[in-house]
Amino acid sequence: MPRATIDDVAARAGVSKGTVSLVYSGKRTISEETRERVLRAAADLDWVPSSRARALATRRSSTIGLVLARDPDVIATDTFFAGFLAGVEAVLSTVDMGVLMQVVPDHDRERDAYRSLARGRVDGVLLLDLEIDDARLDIVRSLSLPAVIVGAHPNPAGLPQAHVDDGRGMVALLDHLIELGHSRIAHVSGPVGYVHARHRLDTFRSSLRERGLDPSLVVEGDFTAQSGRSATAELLAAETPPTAITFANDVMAMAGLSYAQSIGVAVPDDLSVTGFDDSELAAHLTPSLTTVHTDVVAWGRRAAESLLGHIAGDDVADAVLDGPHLVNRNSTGPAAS
Amino acid sequence: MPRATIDDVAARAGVSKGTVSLVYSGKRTISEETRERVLRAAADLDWVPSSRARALATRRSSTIGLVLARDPDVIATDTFFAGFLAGVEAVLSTVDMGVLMQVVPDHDRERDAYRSLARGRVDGVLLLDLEIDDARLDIVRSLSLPAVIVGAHPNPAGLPQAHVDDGRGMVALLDHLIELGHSRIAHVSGPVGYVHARHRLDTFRSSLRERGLDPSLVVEGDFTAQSGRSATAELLAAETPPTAITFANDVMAMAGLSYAQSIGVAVPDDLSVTGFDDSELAAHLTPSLTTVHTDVVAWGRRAAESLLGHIAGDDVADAVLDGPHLVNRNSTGPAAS
DNA sequence: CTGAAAGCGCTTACAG
DNA sequence: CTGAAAGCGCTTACAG
Repeated sequence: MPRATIDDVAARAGVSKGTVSLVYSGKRTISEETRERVLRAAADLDWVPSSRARALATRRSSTIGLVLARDPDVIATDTFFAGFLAGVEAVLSTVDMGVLMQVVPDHDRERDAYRSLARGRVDGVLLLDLEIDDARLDIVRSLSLPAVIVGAHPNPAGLPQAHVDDGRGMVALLDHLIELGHSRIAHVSGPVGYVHARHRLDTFRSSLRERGLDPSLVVEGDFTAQSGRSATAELLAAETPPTAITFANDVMAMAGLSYAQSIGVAVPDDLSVTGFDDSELAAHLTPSLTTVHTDVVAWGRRAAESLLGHIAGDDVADAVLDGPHLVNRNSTGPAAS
Repeated sequence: MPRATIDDVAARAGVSKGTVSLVYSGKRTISEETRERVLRAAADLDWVPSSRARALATRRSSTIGLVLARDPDVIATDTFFAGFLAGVEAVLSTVDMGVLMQVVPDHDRERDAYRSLARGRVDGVLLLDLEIDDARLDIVRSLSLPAVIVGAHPNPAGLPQAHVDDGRGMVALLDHLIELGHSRIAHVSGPVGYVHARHRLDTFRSSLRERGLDPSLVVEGDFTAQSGRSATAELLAAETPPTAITFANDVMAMAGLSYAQSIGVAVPDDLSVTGFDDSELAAHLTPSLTTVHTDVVAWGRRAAESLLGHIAGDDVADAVLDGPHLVNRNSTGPAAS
């Protein structure tokens, strides 16, 4: 059977289709009696309003976009994403909106993806993994696509942003290590083209410098276990290796920790190790991983709220979230003397 | 400025809007000259066709749906998902389609999610994590929503399916362990309400039984590191503990392996451990994890192709993918005698 | 090869 | 409190 339309419902309820529409949108008071007749007719005909027709009439698609230009392997090890998305959905579902996701292999396809979204598929987008001089800022501007940046750093772009200051996490980690007596501390960063990775690295350097410590023990990783392992190998092969390594995510830290153990470097006795993310696994390795925790679900919620406000035309202020907070576990200990 | 519409383009090119439409859809031969005029007019006006209007006119939304009813923590540790999605997108992007994702906290919201999708937001859905007597089978049927099951098991439902036989992975693992001389082999399963977890477990039991080995060493986990750890603790506390444990995913295996080491059980000397998934981290722990690998990107591709065929009304056959294949690493070794 | 027009199924001023 | 009608911006038979 062909699906019922608003006309069928209106006819059966003996009202105009405008009235049927109003019953559902609640934009006008409808007499209780009419309301009930309409609802019954809709139920009888098993009718639900078509979101396609509604989208055209309202010029709203009730969808937001999320484009990921990352290697699936990196996304897979990313503990941030799923929780973040759950937070986003929690907000969107209250207003019956959805999120359109796209995973693209490179920046060319990324550009195409935004173009396609801007044809009216979405009402706005969330920008993740901002890069230095990110081309997407121009893209969304030229497409007049409402956008909110999901940042882990101070706002660089003049767009609304929902952010957590990763620098605070880095400082918390360094405070912790310095308190334990460490003075040769290294950092394995993420790709420094990312604003967040760069920000963690910059904070690492400036914090150490402020305290008169050597800020030069840095190796760039790419968030994969593979890179965590090789960066650790490089650092430990030095003449005077660090007594502590801070990694820019948990996965690299777990791989690095494991590598250290495999060559007979005891953690935390000979080497302290810290992660960044607080992934579920991190708590259950031996030793468990000292890291930094952020409420990513709340982050997703705030980002979604900002974007909805921005779409509605509100003047949205940057949302600043709490954290990241230190999670002190067993991979860090007093510096070997 | 208000965005240009097809009427503006038609006027500027001096043709009817039907012709403009046909230039883009390629459904009719258009003279090269007209074509160029239209394209230039569109470029001048910075026009792109509205997908909202197209969706209404064609009764197609060019979107497929994906609903995840899982704890974000579990999704986060799921190495399957990102690669799978990348495969799906690779196929969809060639036909300019997208995927609408929804993460819901429970089965009630899941039902709502499908209902909302069925209002014309998507043309079809992919069903992940099928459960025994899964309510979604009835839901999609009653909503006339084209659906394809992403399965790790023989087809239980009469819907088209793209599947990998996880049972083969389990058999490969057991063959490997038995060859190494193990005879007390345990399994830490996923939630047995899931068809795939149940299928791995059933295969585990029947395979051991066939070879005259004890199939009763089973603990149910939930795919989290926490559960891997506690299940391992339970198994190792037995009077005659197993000499090998097969875990239903890598995360539980990594946590279990780590726990064993922490109580002085050497891996693989005292205990062999296997995972399931081949996550990136698994290769970089010490010891590296013996596990089973599936090409999840290809899986995503095949699932998307099946769904597109199904939406188009084709009679799609089940897609059976290769694997899972054994990845023999260092967490397995000869049984201690 | 091209045009005129109906139609997709809603929403929303405008009138009463 | 409700109705009639225009409009959202495309696609697609139908005609020529």
